[in-house]
Parts: sequence; C-alpha cells; structure tokens
Amino acid sequence: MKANGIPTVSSEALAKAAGVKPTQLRKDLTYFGQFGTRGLGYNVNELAQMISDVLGTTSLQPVILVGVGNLGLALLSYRGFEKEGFEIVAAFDADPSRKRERNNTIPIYGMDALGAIVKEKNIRMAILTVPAAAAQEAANAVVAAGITGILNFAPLALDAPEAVTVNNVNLAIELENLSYFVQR
Amino acid sequence: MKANGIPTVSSEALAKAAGVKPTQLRKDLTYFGQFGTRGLGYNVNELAQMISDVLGTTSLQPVILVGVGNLGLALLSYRGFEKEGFEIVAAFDADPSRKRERNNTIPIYGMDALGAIVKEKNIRMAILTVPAAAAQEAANAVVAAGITGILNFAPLALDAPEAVTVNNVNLAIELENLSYFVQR
DNA sequence: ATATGTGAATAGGTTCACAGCC
DNA sequence: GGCTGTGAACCTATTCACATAT
Repeated sequence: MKANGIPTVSSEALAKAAGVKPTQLRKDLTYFGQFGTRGLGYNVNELAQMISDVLGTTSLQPVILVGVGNLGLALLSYRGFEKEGFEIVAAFDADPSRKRERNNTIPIYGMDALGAIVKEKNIRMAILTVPAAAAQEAANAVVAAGITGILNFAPLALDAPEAVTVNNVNLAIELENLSYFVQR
Repeated sequence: MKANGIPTVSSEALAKAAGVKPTQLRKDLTYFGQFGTRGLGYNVNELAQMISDVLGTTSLQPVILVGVGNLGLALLSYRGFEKEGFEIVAAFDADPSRKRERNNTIPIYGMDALGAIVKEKNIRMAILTVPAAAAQEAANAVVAAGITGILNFAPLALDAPEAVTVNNVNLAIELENLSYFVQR
C-alpha cells in the first residue's frame, strides 16, 4: 500500500489481508498506542513506520546463518528477507570449504570465527539450519558468541538461557498438522 | 525411544523433550483417549502407533510440491520428511523445463498435469513454494485438482474453501518476531 | 456517516490439586 | 510410591457492543 501510494487503510481491509478479524487487529494495534483516525482509518506511512519501530526493523538488521547444507544454502540465496529489513551477512559451517552445488555471494566461515564476527558486526540474530544431532552444540556456540535470538529449523527443542529467544520452524510438524486435517 | 528399544516413558520425560509442561502433555493426549499406565507411564510403541493413527501417517503420505524455485528445490532434496511418513512424489512448475542448479530425482511437471496426477495417486496435500504474486492462482489450481491441505510458504493470506486446510510458514514473520525480542 | 478505541462479556487454553490406579 | 487422568481454578485471548471522534 505504501509502495502504491495509498494514503489510508481501514482495520477491515488490513484484517482481511492478514486473515484476522477487524476487532482483533484494532485491539492488537492499541497495545502499542493509538495510530488511527476515527471515521477515516490508519495512515499507511505512519502505521508502517510505527510497525518498523516496534519490530526493530527500521534499519537493516544483520543476521547470521549457521549450517550451510541443503536448506541453509536455499535460504542464503532467498531474496525475500531484504525487503523486510533483514540481511544475512555471514554463514558458518563445521566444514566451510565443503563443495556446494550452488554459488552464493555470502561468505562461509568455520565455527571458530563466530565470536569475532558477531561481536564486530554487533549481530543479535541467528538462523540455525544444522542437522538435529548438531543443533544443541551449534545453539550453545551462537549463544556464547552473543546471539540473543535464534530461528531454529532443527526438529528438536533447544536448551537456551532465559534471555535468549528461540523460535522454531519445523516442517515435519507442519505436514503432520495438515495430515491430521486432510483425513476424511 | 522406539528405535532405542526404550519400553516406557513418563509424561515428564516427554514434556521435557517437547518443551511443554507434563500436565499439558497428559491433558492433550487424553483428548484422543487413555494411553498411559498409572504408576508406570506410556508404552513407547503403543503411543507411537496411536500418534501415527491420529495424524494419519501410519502409511506413507504422498505430497506434491508446487513452485520449483530456490526454496522448492531445497525442499525437494530435503530428506527429512520420509522419516515422518511423507514423500514428495511429484513437483509442478509454470516452467517445468527451466534450467535448475541442482539435479533431483523427483519429476517436475507443468501445471496442466496437476489434476491427473493428484487424482491418479489420490494425493491430499500440497506444499506451495511459489512467488507471492502467483500464490493465489496456484492455490486455486491445487484446490481444483482435489487437494485439501496446503502448506503455504508465500507471504500472504490465501483464499480457500472452508473444507481446505491452509497452514502458513512465513520466514520473514519469524525473523520479525525474533527481531522484536532481541531489542534491548 | 464512518471507522477507531475499549470496557465488558465470552471463549479458549493452561495449570493446579488430587483422586484413581498400577 | 509413583505416575496418569481429570474436574476445578485460573489465566489469556478473542469478540461484542457501543462510546467517541472526525
């Protein structure tokens, strides 16, 4: 909407786009303040700015990726993050020079380089795409390096300090969930 | 545990592995029946069988993938689904013969082949890894072909009939969520 | 007239506390 | 003694209904 120069938007239109109910959307927004104009709706630019501020994506967020296998490599070449304010600035792997079936422009380092680069570039977030057996060790390593947010693709529950946020993406569970619902 | 021949397991051990509280796990299991033995715990084999039955993964579930780009190709070569009872049996793309940077053993068809293959192999689930702009059209196509479960990776809310289950995986949103929590 | 903001009502999910059973 | 199963209590989230503002 911002790109298309649309000036204002109603909670109804936003809710439809997001797949939720208008009241839900309004209630949620007001947890962060009052941004709308009664009788008119929300100013698109203001709202976008406010959301970026709240999420912390106003400036480009640097992110690292750990585990350059199948999935990791795919995410490295995925160009959908920049638009949302994220940039994968470095990748790490136990075997950084292993031959890979695709080129990419993001440098791949050994695990021993984690601490220095995270500190130098003041990085807070890591994407974990390592095999399940290596995931806890990798998580410990990124936490030790100073990472406080982990997006974990390994299919297990990671142990991490309270101060570290772990979000899990588990593709097998998503399929199992679907499988349950497609049964007649 | 089944692979390791462990005969029984307590709700406490299971809960720890799953990252939830023991009461939660017990309450959830009882929605499907009573499977435990008081004073002893759950029989690992029985429980695994019950879960497979409930999820509908007792026999290998065929799945199709639509959109063989970056992410789609990575998922095609991801060998983590078989273990959980899923098999990607066919892939579809608007340009099936487009040159791709990796070989894979799963056949790639044009979108016009959807209906016949879904019907022939009695497929219920589809993974959607197409660009956002093409997602709704692709969703319509798979629904028309008879699919009733969609795992959608495109960053938008799909319109689909009531009888079709849509699960969304949105990597940008996962990162935004993390971003919010890593702010000091 | 139109659309937000919000207290109150409702619904849904989690945890407690302990009875029941091995 | 140990661990499940579960009603009741509690907590959180969603929806309603409407006052409020443009």
